[in-house]
Amino acid sequence: MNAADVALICKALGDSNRLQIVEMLSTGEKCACKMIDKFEITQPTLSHHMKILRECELVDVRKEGKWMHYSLNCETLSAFRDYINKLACDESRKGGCGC
Amino acid sequence: MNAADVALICKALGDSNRLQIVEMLSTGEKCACKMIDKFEITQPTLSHHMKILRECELVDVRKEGKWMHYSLNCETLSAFRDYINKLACDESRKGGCGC
DNA sequence: TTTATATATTGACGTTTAGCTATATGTATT
DNA sequence: AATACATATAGCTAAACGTCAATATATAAA
Repeated sequence: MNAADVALICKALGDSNRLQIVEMLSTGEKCACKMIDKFEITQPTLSHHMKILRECELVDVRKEGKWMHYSLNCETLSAFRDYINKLACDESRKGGCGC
Repeated sequence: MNAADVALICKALGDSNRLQIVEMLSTGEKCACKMIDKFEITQPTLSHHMKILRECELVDVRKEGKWMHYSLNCETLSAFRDYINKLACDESRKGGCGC
């Protein structure tokens, strides 16, 4: 996963509603019809958010009759986590004596 | 760290330039005057990006004379990582028999 | 005290975004 | 075939965003 992919995922997670959607999906696959109840947004807006989450491949869809079931894409989530976890933070490298 | 904080950090990392800045800082503290050379943006734009990264507390500043030294905020980065790492992805919970 | 340098702020701009309403599409039921 | 329901798309609007040029602020050097 390269920086552009990561930026895209971050942009997707940068919206509070979408972050909450991802959290909700983190507890397992959900039908759009159930998800809509939890948010104060209209159906088209939810659909729009799901499209963005699918486009960055953070979310998968499974169609069952007229229902859409969304779930987290484990592979993408895992690659994203790896990338974030590699961002090192070395306190000792800060300059200045501080003494 | 709550969802709003995480969304703010993600929004900050959702811009390619800012993500690259964070990557650069991941190798240690940097002076703004050095950072500007690595990007094709003007000085005011860099300053603007740094302000956003500071506002979500992902980045710290240290002033030394007329130079500003930026570094990652270990505490925030760590809390952010924890949050992302808690996002579970359980492939088995997806519905459908698939068999 | 003047000049040079590093950074921040202001104000303007074109673009992107989240949200809505209205409508279209697809699927199941009657 | 007609109806009902779930979801997607289109088109719009207001707000937010990334960028820049111009200018202000702060510090160091001459």
